[in-house]
Order: sequence, then C-alpha cells, then structure tokens
Amino acid sequence: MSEDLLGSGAASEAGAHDERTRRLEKVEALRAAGIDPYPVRFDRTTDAGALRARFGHLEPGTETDEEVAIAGRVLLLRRQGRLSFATIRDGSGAIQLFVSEGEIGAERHTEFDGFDLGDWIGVEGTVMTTRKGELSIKVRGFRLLAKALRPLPDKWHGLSDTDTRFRQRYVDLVVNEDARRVFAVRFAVLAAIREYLAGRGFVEVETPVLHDQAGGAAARPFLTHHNALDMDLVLRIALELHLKRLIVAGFDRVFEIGRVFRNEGLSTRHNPEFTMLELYEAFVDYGEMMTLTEELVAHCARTATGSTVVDLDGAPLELAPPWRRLTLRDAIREHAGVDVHPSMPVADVRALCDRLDVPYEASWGSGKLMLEIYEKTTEHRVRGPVFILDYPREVSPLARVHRDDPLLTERFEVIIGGRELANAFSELNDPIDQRERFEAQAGLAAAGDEEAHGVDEDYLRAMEYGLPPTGGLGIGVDRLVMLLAGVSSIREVILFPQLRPESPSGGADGDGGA
RNA sequence: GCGCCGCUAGCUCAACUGGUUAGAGCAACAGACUCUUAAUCUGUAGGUUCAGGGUUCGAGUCCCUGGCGGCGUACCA
Repeated sequence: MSEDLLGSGAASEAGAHDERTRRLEKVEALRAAGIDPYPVRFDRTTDAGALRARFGHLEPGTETDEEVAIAGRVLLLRRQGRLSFATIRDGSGAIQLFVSEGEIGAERHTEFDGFDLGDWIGVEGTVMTTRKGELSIKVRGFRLLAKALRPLPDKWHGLSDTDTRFRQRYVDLVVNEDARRVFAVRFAVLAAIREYLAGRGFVEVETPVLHDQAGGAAARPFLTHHNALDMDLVLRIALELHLKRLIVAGFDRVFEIGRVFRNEGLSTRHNPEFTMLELYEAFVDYGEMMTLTEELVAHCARTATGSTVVDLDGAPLELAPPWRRLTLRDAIREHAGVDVHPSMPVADVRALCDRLDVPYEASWGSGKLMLEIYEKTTEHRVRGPVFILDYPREVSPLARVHRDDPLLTERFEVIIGGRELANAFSELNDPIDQRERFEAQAGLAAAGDEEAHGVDEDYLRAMEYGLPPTGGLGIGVDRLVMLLAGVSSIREVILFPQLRPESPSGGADGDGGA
C-alpha cells in the first residue's frame, strides 16, 4: 500500500525521495499501531518564552515540582543512550527537553528517539535545570502532533540560496535566526506606527484597493476586470485620494496602512506590491508633518530596536529629532554646485543638464528638469536624515502652491541613505487649481506618459464640498523596516516577495502589464 | 530591458591550467553512550555537477542556447 503513497507525491523531487519515503513509512507504522500522526489538538499550559521568563534564573541542577505541558517543533536531537536531549521551539522561543529512560521506561524512550527533526510534538513534565544550568523540561509524557515528511536544511548553516529562501519562506523562518529577527522588527514597526498615531488621535481606516482610475502617484497600475459589472479596474497605486475624501467628510485625522501595487521592475528597493502608510491631518501644513515624521520614525526605531541609532552602510546613524531641513534648491547647490529654479528659461536649465550629464526629454519643463538634476546628482549622495523641501509645482500635482513662491509647492521628501523614505505636503485644497493640475497630467497621459493619470471627477466633486487645510504624509513602510532592520534588499522585509514562477512552464505570459 | 556573476548530495561547501572512480561537514541509515547542547565516537549509503547542444582522446571545468537567482544599471512624483 505504501507504494501508492510514495509514488504520488515525491516523484518530481527524486533527491528528497528516500528521506520522505522513510518518514512516510513511519507515518504508516504509527497508524498501524493506532497512533494518529496528525491529532486534532494539544492542550499546552505555557510556552518557551514564559518558562524562560519565570525560571530563567534557576540554579544549575535544580528540580522543581512545576508541571507544564508545552508544544513545539523538534529542532535538535542529542540521543545519548538511555538519556536523550531535544531542543524544541514554539512561537516564543526554544527550550530543551530532558528525556530519561529512568523517568519514562525503555519502550517510551525508544519511541521518543523515533522522532525526526522537524516534527511537531507536545510534551508534559516538570521544570528543571541540568547540571550545566540549561533550563529544561523533564519529560513524563509526549505525543506527536504533526509528522514532518521533509528534512529541515542544515541545522547550523540554514538555507543560503536566496531563491529557495524566498520561495520557501516557511523553511527560511524555521532555520534562519536573522530572518526571524527582521520580521520581528517589521511587526514591531507596524505596531509602533499604530500606537503612535492612535495616541495622537488618528483614526485607522480602510479604503478600496480596486479603483476605476489610478491616481495619487505617478506609476503604471496593474489592470484587472470585474465580471459582474463588466468593467476594467486597476489596483491602487496610492492611498491618497480616498483618504483626502475622508478629510472632506469631516475626519480630522486619518491614516491607512495598506498594500499598493505598481507595475514596475523589481529591484533591491522595489517590489510590485508594497506597504504604504499614508496619513492626513486637517488644519496643519507640511511643517507639522515634518515634526510628526521625525517623531514617528524615532518612535518606531526605539520600539522596534531599542535605540534611535541604526547602522547604515557600516556606520551609525542617529534618527532622533530634529532632522536637518534643506530646500531642494539648496540641496542641488550644495551637491551639484549649480543654482536652479523653475522660473529659469527651459533652455538655460537644459544647458545645466548638459553640463551635469543629466539626460532629459523634450517635453520636460524647468521644474521637471530641476527635479531630474536633483535625482541624478544629489539624492543618492545624501546620507540624512534630511528633509528636502519645496519641490516644483510641475512635478507635484497634488501639493499646495508654496505660500512664498508660485512655482514651488509646500512639499518635502525625507532622504535617508540616499533613498526616499517619505513624501509629504501641504495638501492642495483649491478645487479649481486641482482641476488644472489634473488636466495637465491628462495631457501628459494623452501624450504617452504611462505614469500620468487623468482627471478624477469624483475627487474634484469631493473637493468642491470643501477640503480644509490639510497636511499629508506618505511613508514606505518596507523601506522604513529595511532601515531599522539594517538590511539592504526589500525582499528581506517582505514575507513572500514577488519572484518568477518556479516551474519553467511554456509561459503564455507575453505582456504581464495588460 | 541591458551588463556582470552564480547554480555541484536533502542542506552548507570543496574539486589546481581540461586529466584516475566528483570529495567533506550536517542531515539519513546501522551501532556505542544517563547531564548533552552544532553532543561525541565507529561504520554504511547518498550525485542527470540547472537543462540541452557543441569542442576535445578526455568536460563539474571551455564554447553556444535556454532556465532560475544575485548584483549593477535603466525604470521608479
């Protein structure tokens, strides 16, 4: 009978076949002996972390009367004749099992030794420490909770092949301590953001992922289709326009932490779906957004890592406020040695681009050229943290015109380690101005710019009901986590990053975009 | 998209300038062992060297095509 079992699943992975076969035979043997290898539940009384917290300071060689039941995955087995040690781990940490033949008898001890690395087991016994002081559970009873059929990777080296690590993240997280650490940082950052914003009166909301029109950012969207309505939809590329509708509705402070989707290339800094934090606060301008940003990031750093100092490219970087504030114009002056302003004639700015070796397109105005000069000469050299202020109006269709300069907007980006971490502005709340900006964007779209989008009439209608003065902020959560966890690839902070399909099937995937 | 680099046992890695039967640790299997902790010790088994083609007396190694990945670059308000 076992032949059928063996033939079916493992055929494609001949290498693992022997080990898998062996374990399948154990499953059959257990069933034959009336033992369910996949029982329905196990009632544990504690976990490894709680035991460590409570008994972590027991003297070596201590025996207690504390009876516990605990469950975990077998990670290490040290069989030593009539005494066995095992290390199991649950969600809170690892703990050692002390399994003595004198305690449970030869037959049960042999059964215990039949467990394989990777199996889930539940045990009961008493808390003790070994002579060397290792906190352990002296096992009185045990049972298999789930038989693992596949062997875990090398217990010391773990998995190193990045492809396998990302495709089989469930294995990566079992065997690679650093992967677990990075995601612990991520989850702490998310909790810290919510805690900080809740403390300041922000309400967390959820807005649609399926949009009938892309907007709120410059990016190519993913396309999809709703069958019942027979209409094409796009996956959102930003949270912005719905959140500002909610400010119109009368929410003073809202935020959303949500997935956005951009149909772009993959890199160490880009995944096609990623997590944005966007927040909007009525009656304030981008000045308050700066204060909020530096406090929020410092709070996240403290909560998730215990310090406001992170390692950036091998050197410490202080994230505690206040951060330097520098206008875009001054930043360019500082790093590129030229003075640019959107009021300059296009020909003059083009001449500067030529001099600085910055490529450009004929359709670009002075504002876009200015931004391009910044991005090519300055941004990647800024270590930060620094607020870069006052971007050209031409490249900021949702930001309010600067109070002192009609060609600029009240907008800032946060740069840390040469990368954009946040983007914020005093929101544009003049519906007439907004319509003009949308129409300019629509013109670009009509001219072939696939990242520009058309006029969002419903958003304009909302604005016509009155959007109060508002400050808005967007933070790339994945990049924030990268910074705080000290990793250089966005794939390290996304549980299941986008990869090519595993099987080289005869792909009918000519153009993924459409 | 383009360029460079990589892919060897289940896992982590070796294999000189193209040269004998592709090696080692972990995992596995058989055995010893009641305070180990990457347990240790003895023995055994385990390979389509990513795939396909080519050059050569001889290919893990050189060439071509393809697959997957990494890095860089392009793209990325």
